[in-house]
Amino acid sequence: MLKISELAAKTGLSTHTIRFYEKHGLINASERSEAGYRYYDDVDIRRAQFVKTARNIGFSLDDISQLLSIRVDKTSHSCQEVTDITQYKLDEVNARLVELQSMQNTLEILLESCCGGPENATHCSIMDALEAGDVKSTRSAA
Amino acid sequence: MLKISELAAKTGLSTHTIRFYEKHGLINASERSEAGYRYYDDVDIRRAQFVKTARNIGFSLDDISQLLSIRVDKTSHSCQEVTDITQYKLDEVNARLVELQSMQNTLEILLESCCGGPENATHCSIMDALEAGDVKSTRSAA
DNA sequence: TATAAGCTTAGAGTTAGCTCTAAGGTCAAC
DNA sequence: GTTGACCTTAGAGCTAACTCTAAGCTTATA
Repeated sequence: MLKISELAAKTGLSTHTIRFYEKHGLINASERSEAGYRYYDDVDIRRAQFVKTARNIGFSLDDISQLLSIRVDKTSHSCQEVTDITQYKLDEVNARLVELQSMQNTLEILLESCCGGPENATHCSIMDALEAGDVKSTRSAA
Repeated sequence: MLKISELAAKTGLSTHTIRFYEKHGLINASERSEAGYRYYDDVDIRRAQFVKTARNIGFSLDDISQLLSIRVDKTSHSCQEVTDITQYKLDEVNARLVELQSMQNTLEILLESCCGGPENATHCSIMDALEAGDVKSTRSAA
């Protein structure tokens, strides 16, 4: 049985984050001491590590909630439910990649167009492009 | 001279956002009617469009503040200042791209590993991988 | 002249995921 | 027995960029 700081050390989460995840139903201490100290058993620890792993991949806390509810009763859930969550996440990531690549492209073009030197910015071609608005729109959402 | 809703129509910003930008010093109505209505002249309009363009590219409001302070007095600022801001943004974008590409890669591998069928999730290889933690860590920040 | 559309302000709410604080109780070591 | 590290809670604060609300003027149209 680990105390919260030990679980923190083991998972790389902070104690604050562990309590925060508990508040949101992601992890849980299956025991408490008389004084109220949280104690985590092996099942708790594996669950916390699962959350950390999923978080590292980029799943949101909501995604992870869904994955966890599958995890606690795998026989009642299908592989398809799991792939649906994963595919949805991949779609999100791909959409954001498209946006960022467009931003990257625009910024690179701007940088190539400007001397970047100590001359004053009166004829700066980056400023000119921003003035003229002749740059691709890359953002659909932040 | 445009009223706020007309500026909104012209720039694609909402009236809420225009007031919000004003509160943050990005744009400004150079005149007010007796009743307090905002009126925007050509200079105001061009500034608002500059902000919108920069925002579309992905610059933050803080970045845009800096660009605007260069814009109002170009002779006191160098091209290098402009390229510095742009390069910094590009570095940010590139860093995020690396993260997202790693996420994309991990998610694709997970999806390939799983049948995605109606079978129950007892032997789901995505769940197994998340359990085992044998996936790359892709996140340094959200 | 009445109604509706549009404008004003200050300020609260939203999203996601933490991060920190205050005030106090617990525990192990010296 | 006292220091100091660690634990508890509720709740506030943070970031970024909006987004919305309420309460009340103003203006244009019919």
